[in-house]
Amino acid sequence: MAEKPIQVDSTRTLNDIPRASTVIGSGAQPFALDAEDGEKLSQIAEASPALKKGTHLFLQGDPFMAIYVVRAGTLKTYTVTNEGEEQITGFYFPGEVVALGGVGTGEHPVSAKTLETTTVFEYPFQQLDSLSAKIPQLRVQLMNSMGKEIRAEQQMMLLLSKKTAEQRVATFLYKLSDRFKQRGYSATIFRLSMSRNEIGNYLGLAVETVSRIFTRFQKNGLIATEGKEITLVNQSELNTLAGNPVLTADCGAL
Amino acid sequence: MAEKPIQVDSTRTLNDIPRASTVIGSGAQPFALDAEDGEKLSQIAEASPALKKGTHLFLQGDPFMAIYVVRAGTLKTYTVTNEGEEQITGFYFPGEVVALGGVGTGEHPVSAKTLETTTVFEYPFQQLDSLSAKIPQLRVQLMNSMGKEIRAEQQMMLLLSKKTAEQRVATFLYKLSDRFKQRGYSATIFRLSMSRNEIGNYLGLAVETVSRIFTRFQKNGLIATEGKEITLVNQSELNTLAGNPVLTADCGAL
DNA sequence: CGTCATATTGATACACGTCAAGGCGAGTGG
DNA sequence: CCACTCGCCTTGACGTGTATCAATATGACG
Repeated sequence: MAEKPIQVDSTRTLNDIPRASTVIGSGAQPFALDAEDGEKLSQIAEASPALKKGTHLFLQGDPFMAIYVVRAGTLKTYTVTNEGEEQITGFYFPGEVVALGGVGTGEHPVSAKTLETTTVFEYPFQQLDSLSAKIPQLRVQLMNSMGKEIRAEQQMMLLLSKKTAEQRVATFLYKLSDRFKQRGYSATIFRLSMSRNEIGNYLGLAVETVSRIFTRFQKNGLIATEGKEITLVNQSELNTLAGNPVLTADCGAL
Repeated sequence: MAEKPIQVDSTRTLNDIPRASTVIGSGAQPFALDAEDGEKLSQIAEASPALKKGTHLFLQGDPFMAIYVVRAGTLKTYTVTNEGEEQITGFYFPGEVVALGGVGTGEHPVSAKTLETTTVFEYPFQQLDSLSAKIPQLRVQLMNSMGKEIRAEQQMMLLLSKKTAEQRVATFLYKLSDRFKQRGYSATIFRLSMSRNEIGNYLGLAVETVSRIFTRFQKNGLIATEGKEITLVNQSELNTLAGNPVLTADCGAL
């Protein structure tokens, strides 16, 4: 059981899975514990091999057995309607926890697919749960991750039902920037691992609309793009467009 | 501390709070435990007085101290954009858990307001967490509730970005029906405790659109309305419109 | 260097929002 | 018991943001 390798795409099964040797990741760590508890945690974690672009980590309807933490690369999760339409529910970067929507149900409510070559840590949920009884910190962090997911989705609901196309794209770029910054990467220049199509799908927009807004933002000097590379030229203006509170240096007065 | 009454609307403070004497609720219980553990749980729960319509249970930005379970009545949760626009993120009926989005953050990410006279149980989160270390079942149920919230929101994202106005309303009615049925109430005739305006807000539609669709559904013999009372006349057709899989009696063959 | 997915750009259509005007029902007070 | 008021709901006319359709352009990859 402990030696069960991670299976992907219902075809792939690799055997040579290294154990997680360190506490997960180097950036924003979802599960950061002291040395002793970290050791217990890494005992139950399994590191995946490099999953190449387009690989499914799990499919909607698959039995829910584990949650995952992205180690490197990017994942998207999505649901499909009965008409076969796909709705992307989230993008996941290194250090972020995937599959929390499956907690409390027998099966995964979404599919998870890599957007580029990606590696993850797998945490069998049963073991994670019993371990969380002994390690209060782990329990707290696990619930924090779930709370974070809930808040992110609430923000998406707001975006999808109240914001204009322009505000959606601005918000998207701003939040990406923020997440990269938190991980110690550049907040102003980064690579979009997802296609325009996927951005549109996620934001509830047609591809064409996303494309038009990207060009408009470029003309207005807000951003500069070169394929999937993007540079945020005027961050504060972008932030304003996104409809976020303006974070000036001093705003404590009132 | 244990005697602290629930405060509401930043004006209301009642003293005569009864302790939760039984395991919560009678319908779908989010926290159902055996007698002994149930006793421990009710030790930390506090029952609110009857909160009249329009009362805030907590406001966005309030310190996150506790989660709540609806005992009777209805609540809505909502966020506000910087432009002051309100987005309803959920409706909560008896037995359902409110405020889970606050877990892992210092403050409530949404406001919670009663839609009618409502009573709730309050569970101080700190105590709930430490209790969940001793009672594995409670820990599981707490996380299940969070997982459920995540899934509900993912479904809302799909609705908001992919479904037509008609599909949204049909989905809304269908899901309400389902929730009432689960609680042992009629699945075909019930009272909408929220206004048309609130329905529209929740579904990302203008009030007028909701109203028009309600009348259209009536003309087509799908529903019958009489103010806030609603009867689902043709459930299966409504279900089809909602874009849900058709649940015929026998669908096990293939 | 061809092939195919992805991206851009333009022209057109439509679902739904917005604006405006009653209508209906529930309280409230005379 | 009626008249008044005030929210909420309904219905109609109209405008618009964004989807859709269509035609290249661009880039990735073998």
